Amino acid sequence: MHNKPPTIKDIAQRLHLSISTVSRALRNASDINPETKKSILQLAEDLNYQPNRLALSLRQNQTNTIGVIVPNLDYVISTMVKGIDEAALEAGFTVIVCQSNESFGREVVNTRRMLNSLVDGFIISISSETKSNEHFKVLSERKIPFVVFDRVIPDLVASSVILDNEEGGFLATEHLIEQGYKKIAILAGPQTLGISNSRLDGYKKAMKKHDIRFDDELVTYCDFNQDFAFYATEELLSSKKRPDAIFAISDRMAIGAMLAIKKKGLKMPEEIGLVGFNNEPSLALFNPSISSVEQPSFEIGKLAGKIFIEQFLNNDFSSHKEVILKPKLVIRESSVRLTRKGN
Amino acid sequence: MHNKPPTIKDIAQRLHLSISTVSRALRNASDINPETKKSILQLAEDLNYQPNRLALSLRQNQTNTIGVIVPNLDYVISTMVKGIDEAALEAGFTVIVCQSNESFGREVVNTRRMLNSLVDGFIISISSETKSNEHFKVLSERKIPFVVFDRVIPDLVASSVILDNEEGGFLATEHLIEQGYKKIAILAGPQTLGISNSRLDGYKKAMKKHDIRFDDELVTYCDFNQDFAFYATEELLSSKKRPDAIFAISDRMAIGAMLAIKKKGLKMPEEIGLVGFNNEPSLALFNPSISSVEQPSFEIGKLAGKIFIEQFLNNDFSSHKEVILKPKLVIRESSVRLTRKGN
DNA sequence: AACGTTTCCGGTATCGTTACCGGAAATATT
DNA sequence: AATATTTCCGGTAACGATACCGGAAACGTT
Repeated sequence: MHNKPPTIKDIAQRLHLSISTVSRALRNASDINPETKKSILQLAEDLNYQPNRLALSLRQNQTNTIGVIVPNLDYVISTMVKGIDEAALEAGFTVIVCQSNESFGREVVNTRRMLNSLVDGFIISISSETKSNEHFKVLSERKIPFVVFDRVIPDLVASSVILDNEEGGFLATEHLIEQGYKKIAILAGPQTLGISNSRLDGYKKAMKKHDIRFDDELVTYCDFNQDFAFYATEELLSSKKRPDAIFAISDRMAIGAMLAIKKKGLKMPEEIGLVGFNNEPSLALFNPSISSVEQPSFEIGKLAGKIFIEQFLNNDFSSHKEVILKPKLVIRESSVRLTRKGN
Repeated sequence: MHNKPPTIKDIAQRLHLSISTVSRALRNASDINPETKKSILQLAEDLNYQPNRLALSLRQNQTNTIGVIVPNLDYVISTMVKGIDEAALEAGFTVIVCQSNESFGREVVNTRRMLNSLVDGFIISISSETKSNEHFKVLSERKIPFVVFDRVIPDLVASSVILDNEEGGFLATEHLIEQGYKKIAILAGPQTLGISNSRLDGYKKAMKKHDIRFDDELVTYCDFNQDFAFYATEELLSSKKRPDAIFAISDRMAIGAMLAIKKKGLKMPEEIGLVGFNNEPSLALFNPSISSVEQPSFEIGKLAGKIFIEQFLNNDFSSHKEVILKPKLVIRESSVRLTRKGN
């Protein structure tokens, strides 16, 4: 029947009231007769009235929407997005997600597009391609709030929620050392990416602590990609400095490494150890199951969401919170060579 | 410096023109002096003018945004969403994704929320909980276009893009039969879900074709969930009708089944065969690697997007396209018992 | 020269909502 | 009883854009 959704105007006409009165009734209730209010609310209910969010946003210059920009939607990030989602839902915000597909260009386009009055601000994890931060400086200039998470933007002050990646790298490496592995290689990510370097730093720190000389021939930079990791591992395994353990800074890379190891016919964990990063659920299902560094993804997302909303509601553009959460090492078969002593 | 983004009004004032003229210049260029137009476009460029999409949408009653409602963002669905994304991008549309988390309540809320002038229409895959279609009937009444994909909505006419699920079930089952498995169990999904039943139908069809009596004790309905599948399989394996093959209608369930099989100590594929559904990438990495029915997820999404956009642009609410795409069986170790004869 | 036709531009209403102001009626105060 | 104060409501102007109408100038036509 009714083709168009009811508006405040429809309600006003039906009740022979002005739209101002109806508007008041539907909002804060000040300056209005309880009786009138009741009848308005009743009719609104009957008509299934829903305020037009476009008009609202246009009028109030506020959309109650958060733009989330992520490089992809893999396991970790989609879990983080669920965290953001939850924080947003609790505060009555809507979330719009855009994948940059690890492409700088799409990141810029998406930002600009959303900026067109579609969102109140952003929660961002940059693409691995992103080196410039020009498109984000615009945000600061226009005083548009944003929070970064997971991967931070270099040289840009902003609130951030990230993992202690150095600690993650340290935990993984020290664990391998304690298991008696001597020549531990690291499959690092793209050199441009902060998380990549931090995990490498943790690796170095653990090596240093245990008086193992750092050997940069055991460091391989490659994309966050199973295939790249596969080839990189093949190369490592056939070099004369053949490592007896590999720390891959993502699970995808760990899987690639594992395939190369299997192809080579090496026994895991006896001849070679392996630790990944992120603790994707499927790792437990492999044979051998793969150890990995777990991060509190959901919490990271939820915190990022909360901080964003808090700063937005308080119009707080100056104070910058920096939250760093701790990772946890999940030990499985791929890296356990020693039988535990005692109980 | 400039705190607010420039508007058409700013341009008009700077050039001592009316906003009408500026608006015309920025749109179709009819009724305007080329010179004036040029200067307007120039200034717009300099100011980095971007039209306010809220105002535009409000005025034109059109948002150029598609609301996508999905039960979750697993591998298959997120691939489909990427397909929708691509179709949308090509046509200048934006996509908003909402997960219902397999919950009927959130599905209703999300639909209502987006309906508030946020989207021009919907592309939907229903949650497994959804039985009623009331919240979608509203769409038909209000003549809001929508296309369903993956999982269709029962008793509701609409354009749809789905997989030939019966064919998928048939392919998997016939393959197991041809491999000499005799007692083939099926881990079916929730009985409420169409895709679940279609795949079961395919299973039955294959059984019938090969003159194998259908035994409903070999049918287990359970959630799309690894744990449920694990327990269901344990039960199957310890029953006196112990099957010698399992067809799981999702890969997650297949993995659950595999864990139960390993726990029981059965050899795969010798003692028991296994086929999954969806062909998630990780299946190739298990030991043994798991066979699965692959669906053209990206194409399904892209087609759904294209059909939506086409019907929307043509204001076509009556014609309903129903596209059914064919699955493909990917055979791996988990189900191959016979050595191929010939070549 | 008087008229009709283009060409080009400005004014105004509108989309649905809220913010602000002002005013009539009802009530309270002196 | 006159005045002050609430209480409650309506009118109007925005938010940023487009659509429609109408009108002045410039041009073409007879």
